[in-house]
Amino acid sequence: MTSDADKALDKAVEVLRLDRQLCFALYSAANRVTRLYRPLLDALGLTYPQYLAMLVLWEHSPRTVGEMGQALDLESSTLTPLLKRLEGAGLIVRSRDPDDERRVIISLTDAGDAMRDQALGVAEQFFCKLDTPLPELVDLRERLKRLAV
Amino acid sequence: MTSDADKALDKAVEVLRLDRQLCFALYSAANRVTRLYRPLLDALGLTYPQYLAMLVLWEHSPRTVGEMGQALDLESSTLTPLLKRLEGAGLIVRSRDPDDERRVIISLTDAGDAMRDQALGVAEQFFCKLDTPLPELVDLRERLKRLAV
DNA sequence: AACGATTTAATCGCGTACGATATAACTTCA
DNA sequence: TGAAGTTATATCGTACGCGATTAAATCGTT
Repeated sequence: MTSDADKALDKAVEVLRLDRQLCFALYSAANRVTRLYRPLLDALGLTYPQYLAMLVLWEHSPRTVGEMGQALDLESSTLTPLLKRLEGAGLIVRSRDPDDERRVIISLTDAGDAMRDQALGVAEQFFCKLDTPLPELVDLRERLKRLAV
Repeated sequence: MTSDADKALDKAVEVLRLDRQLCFALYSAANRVTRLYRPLLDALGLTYPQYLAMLVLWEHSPRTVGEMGQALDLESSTLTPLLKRLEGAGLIVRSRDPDDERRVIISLTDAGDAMRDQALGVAEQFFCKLDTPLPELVDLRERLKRLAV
């Protein structure tokens, strides 16, 4: 016969199995994708989060730090150092908004704008590396967007 | 009329839109989930990656650093400092394998083992926070496992 | 036995993430 | 108008994540 304590332990063992955890599948997939991007982005001298920041700016520049934080769901404590590095790389310029000196405006430089074409190549190479049908990727993307919003 | 350069730009703008990027959906969802776990794990004094390491050990202890790295898909450069912190917290013990002095064996302490029950509560609270039907979560999990393996 | 190759962890440096806090600029409203 | 409240970034400390490198132990082959 099995005690209540044993049954509770069995339940814990089952529920907590790593392969049952959505959180781990997500964490692990995110790490894998970052690793997959790394060699592609090395050619541009960008890290993966820096690439995401550039995506935001290629969509629309200039943007304030706050707007970028909202788009990327990141705090200023993460963005500020990242943007300083992009500025150091000559891809963006940071300047105070004359209309509201609290705001910092991020603008693409010509070099930053020119990198867009190479980025297109990166996106295509990444798609090839994934080797997954596009509909499956689109479906996964939309499910992820809905998660924990 | 539209020039070839304009068409190429239009294509780049479309393809590179942030909301079209699986990579960003994944990155962002992973960050959100970590943030969602944080207040729950604060009660246990664990970070999110530390919680994942404990999940591995609750499944089966002792394990070598290498086995844990394989389970979690992490390098020793990530795991070693993390495990030292868990040891500092009294949840695990690190010891060299007498049969092969290269290996380091990670064992749960009684305190580490006892934390399993609280972890079960965390997993349940997280599920409530997500507020998503279980089948949807299972489906998402399996899709994530298949991605970029 | 012995020496080169391999395996296992650890160390180091860099770049995130983020909570807590600080600081400066704007807004409100008494 | 001026003090209190709010907002927009920046700074700091902690903890990852990983590539590159190192150090030690083991293995394979002769």
